[in-house]
Amino acid sequence: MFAGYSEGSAQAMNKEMGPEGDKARRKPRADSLRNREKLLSAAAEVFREGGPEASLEAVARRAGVGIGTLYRHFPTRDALFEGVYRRDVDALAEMAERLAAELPPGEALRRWLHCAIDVIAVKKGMLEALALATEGKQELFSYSKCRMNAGAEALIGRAVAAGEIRADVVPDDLWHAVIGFCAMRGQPGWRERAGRLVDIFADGLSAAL
Amino acid sequence: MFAGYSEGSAQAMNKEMGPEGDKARRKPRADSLRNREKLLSAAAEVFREGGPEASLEAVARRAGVGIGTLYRHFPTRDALFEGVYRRDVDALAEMAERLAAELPPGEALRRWLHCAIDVIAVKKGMLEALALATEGKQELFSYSKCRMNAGAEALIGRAVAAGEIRADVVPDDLWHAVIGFCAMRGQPGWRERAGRLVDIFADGLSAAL
DNA sequence: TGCAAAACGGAGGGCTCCTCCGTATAACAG
DNA sequence: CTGTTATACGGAGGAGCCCTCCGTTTTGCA
Repeated sequence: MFAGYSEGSAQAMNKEMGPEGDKARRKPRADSLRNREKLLSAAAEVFREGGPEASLEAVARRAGVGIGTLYRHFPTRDALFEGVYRRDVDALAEMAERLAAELPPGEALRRWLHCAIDVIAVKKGMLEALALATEGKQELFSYSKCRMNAGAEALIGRAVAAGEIRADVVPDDLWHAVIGFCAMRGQPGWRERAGRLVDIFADGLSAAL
Repeated sequence: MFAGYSEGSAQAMNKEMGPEGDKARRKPRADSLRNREKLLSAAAEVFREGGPEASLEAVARRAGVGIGTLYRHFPTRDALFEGVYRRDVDALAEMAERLAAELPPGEALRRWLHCAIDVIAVKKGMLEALALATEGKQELFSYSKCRMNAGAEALIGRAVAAGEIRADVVPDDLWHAVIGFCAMRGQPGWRERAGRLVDIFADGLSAAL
Protein backbone atom coordinates (compact mmCIF):
# COMPACT_ATOMS: atom_id res chain seq x y z
CA MET A 1 0.00 0.00 0.00
CA PHE A 2 2.53 2.54 0.16
CA ALA A 3 1.54 5.99 0.98
CA GLY A 4 -2.03 5.39 0.25
CA TYR A 5 -2.22 6.29 -3.36
CA SER A 6 -2.87 2.84 -4.57
CA GLU A 7 -5.56 2.70 -7.02
CA GLY A 8 -7.05 -0.59 -6.25
CA SER A 9 -8.76 -2.51 -3.59
CA ALA A 10 -11.13 0.25 -3.07
CA GLN A 11 -13.98 -1.76 -1.75
CA ALA A 12 -16.19 1.22 -1.99
CA MET A 13 -18.70 0.98 0.70
CA ASN A 14 -21.74 2.16 -1.07
CA LYS A 15 -23.02 3.89 -4.03
CA GLU A 16 -23.04 1.09 -6.49
CA MET A 17 -19.96 2.17 -8.19
CA GLY A 18 -19.10 0.37 -11.29
CA PRO A 19 -16.22 -2.01 -11.57
CA GLU A 20 -14.20 1.13 -11.38
CA GLY A 21 -15.43 1.13 -7.86
CA ASP A 22 -13.58 3.55 -5.74
CA LYS A 23 -14.89 5.73 -3.12
CA ALA A 24 -14.87 9.09 -4.70
CA ARG A 25 -11.88 10.11 -2.74
CA ARG A 26 -10.73 13.60 -2.65
CA LYS A 27 -7.93 14.46 -4.94
CA PRO A 28 -4.64 14.11 -3.09
CA ARG A 29 -3.65 17.37 -1.57
CA ALA A 30 -1.06 19.45 -3.32
CA ASP A 31 1.21 19.75 -0.32
CA SER A 32 1.13 16.00 0.08
CA LEU A 33 2.42 15.42 -3.42
CA ARG A 34 5.00 18.10 -2.97
CA ASN A 35 6.30 16.65 0.25
CA ARG A 36 6.39 13.20 -1.18
CA GLU A 37 8.64 14.45 -3.94
CA LYS A 38 10.83 16.36 -1.53
CA LEU A 39 11.20 13.27 0.60
CA LEU A 40 12.16 11.08 -2.32
CA SER A 41 14.93 13.29 -3.52
CA ALA A 42 16.18 13.96 -0.02
CA ALA A 43 16.22 10.23 0.62
CA ALA A 44 18.12 9.60 -2.60
CA GLU A 45 20.80 12.04 -1.49
CA VAL A 46 21.01 10.84 2.05
CA PHE A 47 21.18 7.20 1.08
CA ARG A 48 23.79 7.96 -1.52
CA GLU A 49 25.96 9.68 1.05
CA GLY A 50 25.33 7.60 4.09
CA GLY A 51 24.41 4.22 2.75
CA PRO A 52 21.22 2.37 3.40
CA GLU A 53 21.52 2.65 7.16
CA ALA A 54 21.30 6.40 7.14
CA SER A 55 19.03 8.07 9.63
CA LEU A 56 15.46 8.65 8.54
CA GLU A 57 15.33 11.73 10.68
CA ALA A 58 18.17 13.05 8.59
CA VAL A 59 16.07 12.43 5.50
CA ALA A 60 13.16 14.35 6.95
CA ARG A 61 15.50 17.11 8.01
CA ARG A 62 17.03 17.43 4.58
CA ALA A 63 13.62 17.37 2.97
CA GLY A 64 12.55 20.15 5.30
CA VAL A 65 9.54 18.30 6.64
CA GLY A 66 8.67 16.86 9.99
CA ILE A 67 9.52 13.31 10.85
CA GLY A 68 5.83 12.58 11.12
CA THR A 69 5.36 13.48 7.49
CA LEU A 70 8.05 11.10 6.44
CA TYR A 71 6.45 8.24 8.31
CA ARG A 72 3.04 9.03 6.92
CA HIS A 73 4.30 8.81 3.38
CA PHE A 74 6.62 5.89 3.92
CA PRO A 75 5.64 3.85 6.93
CA THR A 76 8.81 1.81 6.82
CA ARG A 77 12.35 2.18 5.65
CA ASP A 78 11.60 -0.41 3.03
CA ALA A 79 8.77 1.61 1.60
CA LEU A 80 11.15 4.50 1.20
CA PHE A 81 13.63 2.29 -0.57
CA GLU A 82 10.96 1.12 -2.89
CA GLY A 83 10.09 4.69 -3.71
CA VAL A 84 13.64 5.80 -4.26
CA TYR A 85 14.91 2.89 -6.30
CA ARG A 86 11.85 1.71 -8.13
CA ARG A 87 12.88 3.34 -11.35
CA ASP A 88 16.41 2.01 -11.14
CA VAL A 89 15.18 -1.50 -10.61
CA ASP A 90 12.96 -1.00 -13.60
CA ALA A 91 15.86 0.16 -15.69
CA LEU A 92 17.78 -2.96 -14.84
CA ALA A 93 14.85 -5.13 -15.79
CA GLU A 94 14.45 -3.29 -19.04
CA MET A 95 18.07 -3.68 -19.85
CA ALA A 96 17.70 -7.40 -19.40
CA GLU A 97 14.95 -7.48 -21.97
CA ARG A 98 16.87 -5.34 -24.40
CA LEU A 99 20.03 -7.40 -24.12
CA ALA A 100 18.03 -10.56 -24.54
CA ALA A 101 16.70 -9.21 -27.79
CA GLU A 102 19.93 -7.88 -29.16
CA LEU A 103 22.66 -10.36 -28.34
CA PRO A 104 23.25 -14.08 -28.61
CA PRO A 105 21.64 -15.74 -25.58
CA GLY A 106 24.71 -16.71 -23.62
CA GLU A 107 26.48 -13.47 -24.28
CA ALA A 108 23.42 -11.44 -23.36
CA LEU A 109 23.20 -13.13 -20.02
CA ARG A 110 26.83 -12.64 -19.20
CA ARG A 111 26.72 -9.05 -20.27
CA TRP A 112 23.66 -8.34 -18.20
CA LEU A 113 25.23 -9.78 -15.08
CA HIS A 114 28.16 -7.44 -15.53
CA CYS A 115 25.89 -4.48 -16.12
CA ALA A 116 23.92 -5.21 -12.99
CA ILE A 117 27.11 -5.11 -10.99
CA ASP A 118 28.04 -1.84 -12.61
CA VAL A 119 24.79 -0.27 -11.57
CA ILE A 120 25.05 -1.48 -8.02
CA ALA A 121 28.60 -0.28 -7.86
CA VAL A 122 27.48 3.27 -8.45
CA LYS A 123 24.19 3.53 -6.59
CA LYS A 124 24.94 3.12 -2.97
CA GLY A 125 21.57 2.11 -1.62
CA MET A 126 20.68 0.05 -4.64
CA LEU A 127 21.90 -3.19 -3.19
CA GLU A 128 19.49 -3.01 -0.30
CA ALA A 129 16.69 -2.05 -2.60
CA LEU A 130 17.32 -5.03 -4.81
CA ALA A 131 17.56 -7.36 -1.89
CA LEU A 132 14.25 -6.11 -0.59
CA ALA A 133 12.62 -6.32 -3.98
CA THR A 134 13.90 -9.85 -4.36
CA GLU A 135 12.51 -10.85 -1.04
CA GLY A 136 9.25 -9.62 -2.40
CA LYS A 137 8.05 -8.29 0.89
CA GLN A 138 4.34 -8.89 0.85
CA GLU A 139 2.51 -6.75 -1.65
CA LEU A 140 4.92 -3.95 -1.50
CA PHE A 141 7.43 -4.36 -4.25
CA SER A 142 5.12 -6.61 -6.14
CA TYR A 143 5.41 -4.38 -9.15
CA SER A 144 9.19 -4.20 -9.11
CA LYS A 145 9.43 -7.85 -8.37
CA CYS A 146 7.29 -8.60 -11.36
CA ARG A 147 9.38 -6.49 -13.69
CA MET A 148 12.54 -8.04 -12.41
CA ASN A 149 11.29 -11.51 -12.99
CA ALA A 150 10.14 -10.68 -16.47
CA GLY A 151 13.54 -9.26 -17.34
CA ALA A 152 15.52 -12.14 -16.00
CA GLU A 153 13.08 -14.60 -17.47
CA ALA A 154 13.65 -13.17 -20.90
CA LEU A 155 17.37 -13.75 -20.59
CA ILE A 156 17.06 -17.23 -19.18
CA GLY A 157 14.33 -18.37 -21.51
CA ARG A 158 16.27 -17.64 -24.65
CA ALA A 159 19.46 -19.13 -23.35
CA VAL A 160 17.76 -22.31 -22.22
CA ALA A 161 15.88 -22.62 -25.47
CA ALA A 162 19.14 -22.31 -27.32
CA GLY A 163 20.57 -25.02 -25.13
CA GLU A 164 23.29 -22.69 -23.93
CA ILE A 165 22.68 -22.97 -20.22
CA ARG A 166 21.32 -25.50 -17.79
CA ALA A 167 17.58 -25.61 -17.61
CA ASP A 168 17.00 -25.47 -13.89
CA VAL A 169 17.85 -21.82 -13.46
CA VAL A 170 15.17 -19.43 -12.30
CA PRO A 171 15.13 -15.64 -12.31
CA ASP A 172 15.70 -15.36 -8.60
CA ASP A 173 18.91 -17.29 -9.01
CA LEU A 174 20.34 -14.54 -11.14
CA TRP A 175 19.31 -11.82 -8.77
CA HIS A 176 20.64 -13.64 -5.78
CA ALA A 177 23.93 -14.25 -7.48
CA VAL A 178 24.31 -10.64 -8.48
CA ILE A 179 23.36 -9.36 -5.07
CA GLY A 180 25.63 -11.88 -3.45
CA PHE A 181 28.62 -10.91 -5.54
CA CYS A 182 28.15 -7.36 -4.40
CA ALA A 183 27.68 -8.28 -0.78
CA MET A 184 31.28 -7.52 0.00
CA ARG A 185 31.39 -4.27 -1.79
CA GLY A 186 33.25 -1.67 0.12
CA GLN A 187 36.52 -3.39 0.54
CA PRO A 188 39.44 -2.81 -1.77
CA GLY A 189 39.25 -4.54 -5.08
CA TRP A 190 35.72 -5.79 -4.69
CA ARG A 191 34.79 -4.48 -8.11
CA GLU A 192 37.39 -6.48 -9.90
CA ARG A 193 36.64 -9.56 -7.88
CA ALA A 194 32.94 -9.29 -8.52
CA GLY A 195 33.66 -9.17 -12.22
CA ARG A 196 35.69 -12.33 -12.02
CA LEU A 197 33.06 -14.09 -9.95
CA VAL A 198 30.43 -13.17 -12.48
CA ASP A 199 32.48 -14.67 -15.26
CA ILE A 200 33.00 -17.85 -13.34
CA PHE A 201 29.32 -17.99 -12.62
CA ALA A 202 28.39 -17.42 -16.23
CA ASP A 203 30.78 -20.18 -17.25
CA GLY A 204 29.14 -22.43 -14.70
CA LEU A 205 25.72 -21.80 -16.12
CA SER A 206 26.68 -23.31 -19.40
CA ALA A 207 29.01 -25.97 -18.07
CA ALA A 208 26.51 -28.61 -17.06
CA LEU A 209 24.86 -28.63 -20.41
CA MET B 1 45.47 -7.85 19.52
CA PHE B 2 42.33 -8.14 21.12
CA ALA B 3 41.74 -7.53 24.71
CA GLY B 4 45.29 -7.54 25.70
CA TYR B 5 45.96 -11.08 26.71
CA SER B 6 48.52 -11.76 24.10
CA GLU B 7 49.39 -15.26 24.81
CA GLY B 8 52.84 -15.77 25.90
CA SER B 9 55.68 -13.42 25.59
CA ALA B 10 56.54 -14.30 29.11
CA GLN B 11 59.07 -11.63 29.10
CA ALA B 12 58.96 -12.16 32.74
CA MET B 13 60.21 -10.10 35.49
CA ASN B 14 62.93 -7.90 34.31
CA LYS B 15 63.93 -5.11 36.40
CA GLU B 16 65.33 -2.05 34.92
CA MET B 17 63.95 -2.23 31.45
CA GLY B 18 63.72 0.88 29.46
CA PRO B 19 61.15 3.32 30.67
CA GLU B 20 58.84 2.17 27.89
CA GLY B 21 60.19 -1.03 26.55
CA ASP B 22 58.07 -3.73 28.01
CA LYS B 23 56.77 -3.17 31.38
CA ALA B 24 56.68 -6.39 33.31
CA ARG B 25 52.94 -6.49 33.49
CA ARG B 26 50.99 -7.84 36.34
CA LYS B 27 49.22 -11.07 35.85
CA PRO B 28 45.73 -10.43 34.51
CA ARG B 29 43.20 -10.22 37.25
CA ALA B 30 41.07 -13.24 37.91
CA ASP B 31 37.80 -11.35 37.68
CA SER B 32 38.86 -9.98 34.34
CA LEU B 33 39.33 -13.43 32.88
CA ARG B 34 36.10 -14.59 34.38
CA ASN B 35 34.15 -11.69 32.96
CA ARG B 36 35.70 -12.13 29.58
CA GLU B 37 34.49 -15.70 29.50
CA LYS B 38 31.05 -14.74 30.73
CA LEU B 39 30.82 -12.13 28.01
CA LEU B 40 31.83 -14.50 25.27
CA SER B 41 29.23 -17.08 26.09
CA ALA B 42 26.55 -14.49 26.68
CA ALA B 43 27.38 -12.96 23.32
CA ALA B 44 27.22 -16.32 21.61
CA GLU B 45 23.73 -16.85 22.98
CA VAL B 46 22.48 -13.39 22.25
CA PHE B 47 23.83 -13.38 18.72
CA ARG B 48 22.36 -16.80 18.10
CA GLU B 49 18.94 -15.63 19.20
CA GLY B 50 18.91 -12.12 17.92
CA GLY B 51 21.25 -12.14 14.99
CA PRO B 52 24.31 -10.00 14.58
CA GLU B 53 22.46 -6.77 15.19
CA ALA B 54 21.54 -7.68 18.72
CA SER B 55 22.04 -5.10 21.41
CA LEU B 56 25.37 -5.07 23.15
CA GLU B 57 23.68 -3.91 26.31
CA ALA B 58 21.66 -7.09 26.18
CA VAL B 59 24.90 -9.03 26.01
CA ALA B 60 26.25 -7.26 29.06
CA ARG B 61 22.97 -7.80 30.85
CA ARG B 62 22.93 -11.50 30.12
CA ALA B 63 26.53 -11.81 31.16
CA GLY B 64 25.69 -10.09 34.39
CA VAL B 65 28.32 -7.40 34.04
CA GLY B 66 28.16 -3.69 33.44
CA ILE B 67 28.15 -2.25 29.98
CA GLY B 68 31.45 -0.60 30.73
CA THR B 69 33.03 -3.95 31.30
CA LEU B 70 31.87 -5.19 27.96
CA TYR B 71 33.35 -2.22 26.17
CA ARG B 72 36.61 -2.56 28.02
CA HIS B 73 37.01 -6.13 26.90
CA PHE B 74 35.67 -5.65 23.41
CA PRO B 75 35.95 -2.07 22.29
CA THR B 76 33.84 -2.66 19.19
CA ARG B 77 31.15 -4.99 18.05
CA ASP B 78 33.63 -6.42 15.60
CA ALA B 79 36.02 -7.35 18.36
CA LEU B 80 33.24 -9.24 20.05
CA PHE B 81 32.47 -11.08 16.83
CA GLU B 82 36.06 -12.02 16.49
CA GLY B 83 36.05 -13.43 19.98
CA VAL B 84 32.87 -15.37 19.57
CA TYR B 85 33.45 -16.85 16.15
CA ARG B 86 37.17 -17.24 15.99
CA ARG B 87 37.06 -20.93 16.64
CA ASP B 88 34.33 -21.50 14.09
CA VAL B 89 36.27 -19.70 11.43
CA ASP B 90 39.22 -21.83 12.34
CA ALA B 91 37.17 -24.97 12.01
CA LEU B 92 36.15 -23.99 8.52
CA ALA B 93 39.72 -23.34 7.55
CA GLU B 94 40.78 -26.66 8.97
CA MET B 95 38.09 -28.47 7.11
CA ALA B 96 39.40 -26.96 3.90
CA GLU B 97 42.80 -28.39 4.60
CA ARG B 98 41.44 -31.78 5.49
CA LEU B 99 39.23 -32.01 2.42
CA ALA B 100 42.11 -30.93 0.24
CA ALA B 101 44.11 -33.82 1.59
CA GLU B 102 41.41 -36.44 1.37
CA LEU B 103 39.51 -35.93 -1.85
CA PRO B 104 40.26 -35.37 -5.52
CA PRO B 105 41.00 -31.69 -6.02
CA GLY B 106 37.87 -30.63 -7.83
CA GLU B 107 35.59 -32.63 -5.64
CA ALA B 108 37.23 -31.35 -2.48
CA LEU B 109 36.64 -27.81 -3.51
CA ARG B 110 33.03 -28.32 -4.37
CA ARG B 111 32.44 -30.21 -1.18
CA TRP B 112 34.04 -27.53 0.91
CA LEU B 113 31.91 -24.81 -0.61
CA HIS B 114 28.82 -26.74 0.34
CA CYS B 115 30.10 -27.34 3.84
CA ALA B 116 30.80 -23.69 4.34
CA ILE B 117 27.23 -22.89 3.45
CA ASP B 118 26.03 -25.52 5.88
CA VAL B 119 27.96 -23.96 8.70
CA ILE B 120 26.72 -20.49 7.96
CA ALA B 121 23.19 -21.78 7.70
CA VAL B 122 23.30 -22.92 11.29
CA LYS B 123 25.33 -20.26 13.06
CA LYS B 124 23.39 -17.09 12.90
CA GLY B 125 26.10 -14.54 13.46
CA MET B 126 28.69 -16.44 11.52
CA LEU B 127 28.08 -14.65 8.26
CA GLU B 128 28.96 -11.32 9.76
CA ALA B 129 31.98 -12.79 11.41
CA LEU B 130 33.25 -14.20 8.16
CA ALA B 131 32.62 -11.01 6.31
CA LEU B 132 34.57 -9.09 8.91
CA ALA B 133 37.36 -11.61 8.91
CA THR B 134 37.54 -11.43 5.15
CA GLU B 135 37.74 -7.70 5.19
CA GLY B 136 40.71 -8.25 7.43
CA LYS B 137 40.07 -5.21 9.51
CA GLN B 138 43.46 -3.91 10.41
CA GLU B 139 45.35 -6.15 12.74
CA LEU B 140 42.31 -7.54 14.38
CA PHE B 141 41.37 -10.73 12.67
CA SER B 142 44.80 -11.11 11.24
CA TYR B 143 45.06 -14.54 12.77
CA SER B 144 41.72 -15.77 11.45
CA LYS B 145 42.38 -14.20 8.10
CA CYS B 146 45.63 -16.03 7.90
CA ARG B 147 44.11 -19.39 8.72
CA MET B 148 41.34 -18.82 6.24
CA ASN B 149 43.73 -18.04 3.47
CA ALA B 150 45.81 -21.06 4.23
CA GLY B 151 42.78 -23.30 4.10
CA ALA B 152 41.43 -21.95 0.87
CA GLU B 153 44.88 -21.89 -0.61
CA ALA B 154 45.27 -25.58 0.04
CA LEU B 155 42.13 -26.32 -1.90
CA ILE B 156 42.92 -24.03 -4.75
CA GLY B 157 46.54 -24.98 -5.03
CA ARG B 158 45.89 -28.64 -5.53
CA ALA B 159 43.06 -28.07 -7.97
CA VAL B 160 45.10 -25.69 -10.06
CA ALA B 161 48.09 -27.99 -10.02
CA ALA B 162 45.88 -30.79 -11.26
CA GLY B 163 44.64 -28.53 -14.00
CA GLU B 164 41.09 -28.88 -12.79
CA ILE B 165 40.24 -25.22 -12.32
CA ARG B 166 41.27 -21.93 -13.78
CA ALA B 167 44.49 -20.56 -12.41
CA ASP B 168 43.50 -17.01 -11.61
CA VAL B 169 41.46 -17.86 -8.54
CA VAL B 170 42.59 -16.57 -5.17
CA PRO B 171 41.44 -17.55 -1.69
CA ASP B 172 39.40 -14.43 -1.17
CA ASP B 173 37.37 -15.32 -4.24
CA LEU B 174 36.11 -18.43 -2.55
CA TRP B 175 35.20 -16.65 0.65
CA HIS B 176 33.47 -13.87 -1.16
CA ALA B 177 31.48 -16.31 -3.21
CA VAL B 178 30.41 -18.28 -0.18
CA ILE B 179 29.50 -15.21 1.79
CA GLY B 180 27.69 -13.79 -1.18
CA PHE B 181 25.62 -16.89 -1.72
CA CYS B 182 24.46 -16.61 1.85
CA ALA B 183 23.74 -12.93 1.65
CA MET B 184 20.09 -13.56 1.04
CA ARG B 185 19.69 -16.07 3.76
CA GLY B 186 16.50 -15.61 5.62
CA GLN B 187 14.04 -15.81 2.85
CA PRO B 188 12.24 -18.98 1.96
CA GLY B 189 14.23 -21.48 0.00
CA TRP B 190 17.54 -19.69 0.29
CA ARG B 191 19.24 -22.85 1.42
CA GLU B 192 18.33 -24.78 -1.66
CA ARG B 193 19.16 -21.89 -3.92
CA ALA B 194 22.53 -21.39 -2.31
CA GLY B 195 23.32 -25.01 -2.96
CA ARG B 196 22.47 -24.64 -6.60
CA LEU B 197 24.49 -21.47 -6.93
CA VAL B 198 27.47 -23.19 -5.39
CA ASP B 199 27.24 -25.98 -7.91
CA ILE B 200 27.04 -23.56 -10.77
CA PHE B 201 29.99 -21.70 -9.37
CA ALA B 202 32.00 -24.87 -8.95
CA ASP B 203 31.21 -25.82 -12.52
CA GLY B 204 32.33 -22.41 -13.62
CA LEU B 205 35.66 -22.76 -11.89
CA SER B 206 36.57 -25.69 -14.07
CA ALA B 207 34.84 -24.49 -17.21
CA ALA B 208 37.48 -22.14 -18.51
CA LEU B 209 39.84 -25.04 -18.83
C1' DT C 1 -17.20 31.36 1.95
C1' DG C 2 -17.22 27.72 5.23
C1' DC C 3 -16.34 23.07 6.76
C1' DA C 4 -14.32 18.77 7.45
C1' DA C 5 -11.00 15.62 5.64
C1' DA C 6 -6.35 15.17 5.09
C1' DA C 7 -1.77 16.45 5.96
C1' DC C 8 1.53 18.71 8.82
C1' DG C 9 5.22 18.79 12.44
C1' DG C 10 7.38 17.84 16.51
C1' DA C 11 7.25 16.50 21.38
C1' DG C 12 7.93 12.39 23.92
C1' DG C 13 8.72 7.48 25.32
C1' DG C 14 11.71 3.85 24.66
C1' DC C 15 15.86 1.91 23.12
C1' DT C 16 20.79 1.88 21.86
C1' DC C 17 25.60 3.33 21.58
C1' DC C 18 29.69 4.70 23.87
C1' DT C 19 32.38 7.53 27.33
C1' DC C 20 33.79 8.84 31.70
C1' DC C 21 34.95 8.39 36.35
C1' DG C 22 34.32 7.30 41.28
C1' DT C 23 34.54 2.90 43.65
C1' DA C 24 35.97 -1.84 44.50
C1' DT C 25 39.38 -5.43 44.35
C1' DA C 26 43.06 -8.50 43.12
C1' DA C 27 48.15 -8.84 42.72
C1' DC C 28 52.28 -7.89 44.76
C1' DA C 29 55.83 -6.03 48.07
C1' DG C 30 57.40 -5.78 52.74
C1' DC D 1 49.22 -10.38 57.10
C1' DT D 2 48.88 -5.71 55.64
C1' DG D 3 49.36 -1.78 52.89
C1' DT D 4 49.83 0.01 48.07
C1' DT D 5 48.54 0.60 43.73
C1' DA D 6 47.57 -0.93 39.22
C1' DT D 7 43.43 -2.77 37.20
C1' DA D 8 38.90 -3.78 36.59
C1' DC D 9 34.19 -2.85 37.69
C1' DG D 10 29.60 -0.75 36.90
C1' DG D 11 26.36 2.40 35.63
C1' DA D 12 24.98 7.21 35.06
C1' DG D 13 24.63 10.37 31.35
C1' DG D 14 24.77 12.69 26.80
C1' DA D 15 23.57 12.00 22.15
C1' DG D 16 21.13 9.85 18.45
C1' DC D 17 17.65 7.10 16.47
C1' DC D 18 13.04 4.93 15.84
C1' DC D 19 8.27 5.45 15.77
C1' DT D 20 3.67 7.06 17.71
C1' DC D 21 0.39 10.27 18.90
C1' DC D 22 -2.15 14.33 18.68
C1' DG D 23 -3.09 19.33 18.52
C1' DT D 24 -2.73 22.56 14.60
C1' DT D 25 -2.83 23.97 9.85
C1' DT D 26 -3.96 23.58 5.13
C1' DT D 27 -6.65 22.41 1.26
C1' DG D 28 -10.29 20.44 -1.68
C1' DC D 29 -14.88 20.80 -2.41
C1' DA D 30 -19.76 22.20 -1.91
